[in-house]
Amino acid sequence: MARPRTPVLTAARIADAAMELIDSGKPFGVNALARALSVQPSSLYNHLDGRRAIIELVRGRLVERYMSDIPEELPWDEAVELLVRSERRMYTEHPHIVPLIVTETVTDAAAIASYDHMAGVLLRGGFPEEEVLVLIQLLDAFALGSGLDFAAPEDVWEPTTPTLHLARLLALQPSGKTRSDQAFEIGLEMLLTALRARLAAHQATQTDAS
Amino acid sequence: MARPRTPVLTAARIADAAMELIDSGKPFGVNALARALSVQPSSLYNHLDGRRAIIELVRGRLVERYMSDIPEELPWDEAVELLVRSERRMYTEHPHIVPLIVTETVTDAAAIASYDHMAGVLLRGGFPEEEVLVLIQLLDAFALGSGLDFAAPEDVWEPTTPTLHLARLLALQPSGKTRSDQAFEIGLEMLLTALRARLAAHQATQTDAS
DNA sequence: ACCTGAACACCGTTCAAGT
DNA sequence: ACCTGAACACCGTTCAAGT
Repeated sequence: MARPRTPVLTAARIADAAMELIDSGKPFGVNALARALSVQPSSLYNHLDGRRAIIELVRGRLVERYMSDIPEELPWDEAVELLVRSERRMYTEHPHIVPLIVTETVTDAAAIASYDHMAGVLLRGGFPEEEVLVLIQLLDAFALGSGLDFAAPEDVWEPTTPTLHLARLLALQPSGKTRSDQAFEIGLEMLLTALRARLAAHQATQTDAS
Repeated sequence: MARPRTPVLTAARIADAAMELIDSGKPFGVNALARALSVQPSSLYNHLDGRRAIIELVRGRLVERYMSDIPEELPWDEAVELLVRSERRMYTEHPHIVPLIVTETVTDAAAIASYDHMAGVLLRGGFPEEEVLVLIQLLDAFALGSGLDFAAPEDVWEPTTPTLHLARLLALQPSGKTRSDQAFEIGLEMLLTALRARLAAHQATQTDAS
């Protein structure tokens, strides 16, 4: 015991086990993760800087898997659509990651690169510099919210008192995942429409000024 | 000791202390809350059903404070704007509640009533029934995201590797809260534009069909 | 009815000790 | 360098005991 001749753990092995634990839906934690790896919690600290670092590592792995291989030469709006669809797919296929990352600062290199990519797309599209981060955040919040909804579509609202509309609308929905998919399509269409309209307005005022 | 002649706790007293603890920015928890009330953690269970119930109660208090007194007779788009602005103000003035409620199912009666109100507004505006919940969720996610951003505007992205655009765009932003305000205004304008366009499209196809 | 206090099964993190 | 094991200061929840 103590130090093994060949190391038991690596950051990669920890990340794999963390993703497995998260995807299983069981509560994620450093201790639970250590148990899954048949190791003491303290051992993990030789490879990673605690809970937040582990979550950030998992985020990075997912981003690499889902957000790479986006073609470079697309028109801006097609690129935006593809990026948002990829991000949403990432969350729907790994829904339990969502509550873990929404409150964490993004530091992982791959994740930063992905947002950087989106920034490039919007800048090349012609959006003003001051506005790009705002738009990224809007699109990101939409993808995240859509992922949360997909993860627990029945559990967003649970009326216990009589309602004028809400309970009826909830009952009227096609159940669960397919509703969430429809919601995503409607939201995405609206956001893309709004983006195109906004860009057109910018370009009109630019033309006026010249 | 044991049972006091006049009760020390009530749900209202617990809710007040919980809001104070949350607003202070210190980590929220049942034990920490009990300490603030000079009481044993187990005592709280005589009045409330644990951590989630406490959070839900605080949500309800905030919704009552910020989302009531919305005039009934406004045009749908003005009502939507007012509701989203009120919700966002709720989160900016109590930012530490946001991470606590994003992952909780909405059960509080006042909160449900507020979403029900929004449903009524959109239905009277002429949006189709199947779409109303989707739109509410989109607007809600926007208000929540905007609140999260306001709570920690510097901490959303923290690039540690070189970026093509992101680091520059971050540095270029007016700092903190005012940027978050601008972001909110842009996003709200885009969403309202998109809603109006969508409603117009619906009404056009309805006219076609008749 | 409403509080205490002990108990349980957890957390995340630090650090000395061991090889 | 990399693991164990003990320790610390926490969690949320249950339940018997007391008035």
